Amino acid sequence: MLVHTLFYPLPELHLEHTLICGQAFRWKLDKEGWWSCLLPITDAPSGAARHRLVRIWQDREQVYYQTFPQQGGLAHIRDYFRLDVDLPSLASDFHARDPHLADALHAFPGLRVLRQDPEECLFSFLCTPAAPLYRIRGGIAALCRAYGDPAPQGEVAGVLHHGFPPAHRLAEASLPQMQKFGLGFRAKNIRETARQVLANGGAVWLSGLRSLPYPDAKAALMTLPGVGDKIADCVCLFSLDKDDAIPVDTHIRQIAQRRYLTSPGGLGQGPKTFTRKAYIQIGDLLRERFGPMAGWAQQYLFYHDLYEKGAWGSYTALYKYDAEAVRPLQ
DNA sequence: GGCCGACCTGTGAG
DNA sequence: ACTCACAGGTCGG
Repeated sequence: MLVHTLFYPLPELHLEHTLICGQAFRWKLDKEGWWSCLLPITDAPSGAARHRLVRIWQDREQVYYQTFPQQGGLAHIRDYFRLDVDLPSLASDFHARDPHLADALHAFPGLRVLRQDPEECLFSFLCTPAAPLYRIRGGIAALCRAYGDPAPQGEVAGVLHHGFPPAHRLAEASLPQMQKFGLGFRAKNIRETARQVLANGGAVWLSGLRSLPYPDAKAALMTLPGVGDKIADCVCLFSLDKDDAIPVDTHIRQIAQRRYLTSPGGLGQGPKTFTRKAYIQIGDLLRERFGPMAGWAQQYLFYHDLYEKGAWGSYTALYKYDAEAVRPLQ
C-alpha cells in the first residue's frame, strides 16, 4: 500500500473545504481519517478499469494519497482537483475585483472547484432541488449502494465503496425504491433523464459537452427533464470546464440582491418571485464582476453564506466516519 | 412575461 | 408530543 506525497500547501488545496463545500457529495472520512471515494474514470477505454479508489490526506505542507489502481493515479488527482489552476493568484485577483469577497477568501483558503465526471455530476445535482444536504448525501449514497458496483478491492480502511451508478442502471431503477431512499419527486427526473441521456449517446454525449461553448452545453443539458438553469449551471461548472457558469441558488440570489442589486431600479425592487430573467441578470452581474473564473467566486460566496448561517457545524458532522454507511443496502 | 402551486419527506424550530 | 414551514428547483397552468 504505497503512499505518495505531493508538495502542496493548504492555501493551494484545502481538502476539507473543497470536499464538503457542496459541489461533490460522495467523499467520506474512512476509519483512519483519510478522505476517500471511488471515482469514475471519465471516458475509460473499454476493458480498462472504470473506477479508481482514491484516499487522500494532508498536513500543513503536504498532500498524501493512495490510489487503486495506482497506475494513472497522480494524473487523475491533478485533473480532478484541477491542480493546474494557480489558486493563490486567482484569490488575489478576486480580492482586487471585489473586497466583499475578502471574508470568504480568508475563511476558506485552498477551496477549489473540482473537475468531476459529468455523468455523476448530472445525476447528483438532480437529487438536490429543495433538499437539505443530509437528504442529498443520503439519497446519493443509497443510489450507489443499490445500483453501483462495489469496489473490487473490497473494504478499505473500514469502508466498502461503491461506484456511482451508470445511466443504464439508473434508467431501469425502481421508482418506489428510489423514493424510499428519500429522493421523493426527484426520483422520476433521475430515471427519465437517464433514459434521455442514453438516447442521446450516453456518457460519451455528456462528456462531449465539454468541447461546446458554455451556452450550447447549458442549452443541451436543459433539454433533460428536471434540469433547469440552476442544475445545468452546476453541471457546467463542476464537470464541463465552464468556469464562468454561475449556479444561482437561493443563497446566491439573496447575496446578490442584498449586496449588489439594492440600487434604485435594480432587481431589489423587481418582481417578487425569482424569474428566469433575474437568474440571467444575477449570473451576468457576477460574471462581469469576477471575470472568466466567476464560477469559482460563486463557490466562495455560496459556502461562506452557509457558514455564516451556522449550517457549517452540522454539515461537517455528516462527514464523520460512519460504520453504518459501509454496510450493503437492504 | 410574471406569478402561483404542486411535487416527496425527514428534520428542527416553535 | 405535535404541528408546520423549510430545504442548493423545476414545471405546468
